[in-house]
Amino acid sequence: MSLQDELGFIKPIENKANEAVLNIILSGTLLAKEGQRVFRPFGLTLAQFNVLILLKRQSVNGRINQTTLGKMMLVNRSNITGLVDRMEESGLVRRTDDPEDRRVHYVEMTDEGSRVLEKAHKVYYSRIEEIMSVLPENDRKLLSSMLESVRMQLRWNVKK
Amino acid sequence: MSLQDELGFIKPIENKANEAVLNIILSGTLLAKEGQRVFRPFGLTLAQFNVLILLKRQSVNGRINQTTLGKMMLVNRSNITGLVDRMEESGLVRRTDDPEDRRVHYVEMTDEGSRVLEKAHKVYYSRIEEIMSVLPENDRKLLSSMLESVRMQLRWNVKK
DNA sequence: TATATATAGTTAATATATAAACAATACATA
DNA sequence: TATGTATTGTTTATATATTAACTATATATA
Repeated sequence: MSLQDELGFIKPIENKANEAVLNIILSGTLLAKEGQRVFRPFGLTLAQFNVLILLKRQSVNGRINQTTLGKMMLVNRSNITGLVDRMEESGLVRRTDDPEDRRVHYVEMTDEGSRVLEKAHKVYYSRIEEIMSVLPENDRKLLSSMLESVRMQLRWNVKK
Repeated sequence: MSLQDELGFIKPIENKANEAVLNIILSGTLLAKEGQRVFRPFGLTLAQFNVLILLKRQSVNGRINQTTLGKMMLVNRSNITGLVDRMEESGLVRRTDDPEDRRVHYVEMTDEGSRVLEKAHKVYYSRIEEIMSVLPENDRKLLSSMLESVRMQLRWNVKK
């Protein structure tokens, strides 16, 4: 099924480079939407799941400060304020202070957050496994390396 | 540069399927952000550009109704209301009625919309060309077909 | 014809994202 | 030490997205 059919376009997509870009953006969007769908029954959004999994897998001493969280999630740090606010309200994480640097607020998982993550994690990973199983190991590597070179090109001449 | 380095992770990504999914979502996100960056000087957002380019390239008689626009952009139709409101306010599009079906509102480009699109279009497409030039024609096709099969798998067992 | 069902668009509540401006704090260097 | 600069988190204004509920209209069928 072509991109054209998937989107209900009545004419072909004019430009090959554009078609490739649409293909990538569309695939990312659909995978993100699938994440939202899977996490919903657990009372989590995709962004909230990402915070929890980062706290579990990428933290030092179980905590990450807000700016670092933003960098890991590729979002502006101003976004983290509200995200952590909401997660604090639903009891998934807590904020703690850094005694060495009074500007810094660390984010830590609560026991409740840990329990929810455990359940959501299992369901999500098996779903992902199911989806990606359509590509053999070799293709997955190839796909990843192609996407990586696109991202490098993206970074190459944009001095952010 | 690995995904791990790009995101500033301090440990490897645990699961191969998850790594592939992250790779796709991340690439889509970065390309979308690059779109936002490119369109900004023209007073357009990515979503607004998409409306304009759809009106130019995928319309019948230069108009598309709001529900169809939503389907083409893979967003809920409720989202289109505000998007078109804002674009109407900035003079890029107008709403017209369907005399045959009083529920339907068509969206049409204004001359101003057409002028802005023309300019933004050129800059964006040359930027995209530049980015995707990193992949030879053959790889682009391969990438697209792999992403397509992932999306088919996604659709396969989710009865929306 | 009358009634049930479907469709188009809107609204409201909520979540996520951005950029810009700000306060508090830390750091670097003259 | 004093001053300038950088960093952390927050706030505000704005844009985009979702779902659910609603109105208006169209269509299908009993």
